[in-house]
Amino acid sequence: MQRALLDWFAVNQRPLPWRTEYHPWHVLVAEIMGQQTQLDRVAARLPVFLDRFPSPTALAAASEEEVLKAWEGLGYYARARNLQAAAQALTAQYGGEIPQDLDAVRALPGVGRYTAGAVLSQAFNLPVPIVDANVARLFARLFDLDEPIASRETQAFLWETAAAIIPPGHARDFNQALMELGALVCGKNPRCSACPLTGHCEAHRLNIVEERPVPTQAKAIIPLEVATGVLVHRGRIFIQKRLPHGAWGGLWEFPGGRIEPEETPHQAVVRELLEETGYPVAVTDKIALVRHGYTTYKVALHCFACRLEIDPAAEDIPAPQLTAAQDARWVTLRDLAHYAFPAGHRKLIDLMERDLRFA
DNA sequence: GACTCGTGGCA
DNA sequence: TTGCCAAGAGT
Repeated sequence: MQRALLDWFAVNQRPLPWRTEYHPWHVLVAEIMGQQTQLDRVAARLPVFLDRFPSPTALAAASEEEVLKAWEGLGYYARARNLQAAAQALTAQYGGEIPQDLDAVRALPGVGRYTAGAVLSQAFNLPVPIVDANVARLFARLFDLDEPIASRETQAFLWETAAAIIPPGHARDFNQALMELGALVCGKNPRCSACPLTGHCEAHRLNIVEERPVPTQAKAIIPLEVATGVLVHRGRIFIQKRLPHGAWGGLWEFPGGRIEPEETPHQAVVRELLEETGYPVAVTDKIALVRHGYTTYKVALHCFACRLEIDPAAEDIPAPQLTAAQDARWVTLRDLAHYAFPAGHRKLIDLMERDLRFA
C-alpha cells in the first residue's frame, strides 16, 4: 500500500511553489497559510507573500500593519499575527532558521501538532506524523472507522496509525501523498475508480464508502442583518482599526453593527456610528446591499453613506470617541487600497470605486 | 469537549 | 441560491 501510494504521488502531485526546494521557511509559511484553506489558494498567494517576506528575519522586522495587508482576504487573521510572532522567536532564538526539533517547532505560536509534523517532515524529511482533514477522511474509509472523526478514540487511532505507517526515509513524500490523495481522489465525493488504494480499502470492499467518514451534526448557518456607514467629510472617509484580538483583529473597517429587532437599517447605522465613534451623523445615501458568507453566519450588509451632523463652519473635525476600535483615520478613497479590510468591507470598497457618487 | 476564528470554490 | 468545508490552533 505504501509503495502504491508513493508511486501514485510521484506521478499525480500538483506542482506547488514550495515543492521544488522544500525550503524550511517556505514550507512553514505554506503550512500556516494552508490551515483551513485549500492549497490552490495558497499556491496563488504564497509567492507574493514570500517575495515581500523572504525570511523569518524579514517578517520579524515588518510592521503588523503590512503583514495584515499581505494576509488580506485569506481569513483567520490570528494566523498572520502568530506567524510574525513565530518569525520573531525564530530570529531571536534560532538565528532566523527553522530548528530541526519537534518540541521547538511545536512551541512556535500558531503551530500545533499538525503543522509541526508537516514542517518537519516536508522541510527535513523527518519521520513525524501528520493528520489533517484529508488524512482523517482517507483513513476513515481505508480502515472503515465507524465513529465520528472528532471522537477521542478515533483521533488517537488516526495519529497512531499516521506515525506507524510512514515508510522509513520517505516521510516527506508519504505524508504529502496521504493528503494529496485525500484532496484529489478521496475527497467529499470520492473517485474510487482513480484511486490506487481501492484494493486496500475496507470501506470500498464493504461498498460503504459513501457512509465514511461518519458525519457529525452540522450547525445551522444564522442569517444576520448588519448596517455599516461610510462617513464622508470634506472628501475624506472615516475608517477605524479593530481591537488587537478577536475577529478581524487589527484590520480596518467602517463602523457599524447588528440591526436590532424593530430597527430599520437606517436607524441602526446612525445608532452604531454614535456608539462606536461618538459622532452624530445623518444618512445621505444607501450605497449597496453586500452579501457575505461566513462559517456560521451569512451577513446582509446594508451600506450607507453618512455625513457629520456638526457645525459646517467648524474648522476642525472633533476627535472620535472610539469604543470598538484602537485607532481611527480620515483617508481618501484611493488611500483605502493601503489598508487591510475584512472581505465584506473590501467588497463595499470595490463598489464605491466604481460608483460615480464617490469618484 | 465546545467554541471561535474567514474566505471562496463547488456541488 | 444554499449548504458544505478546506494541509487547524487557541482558549
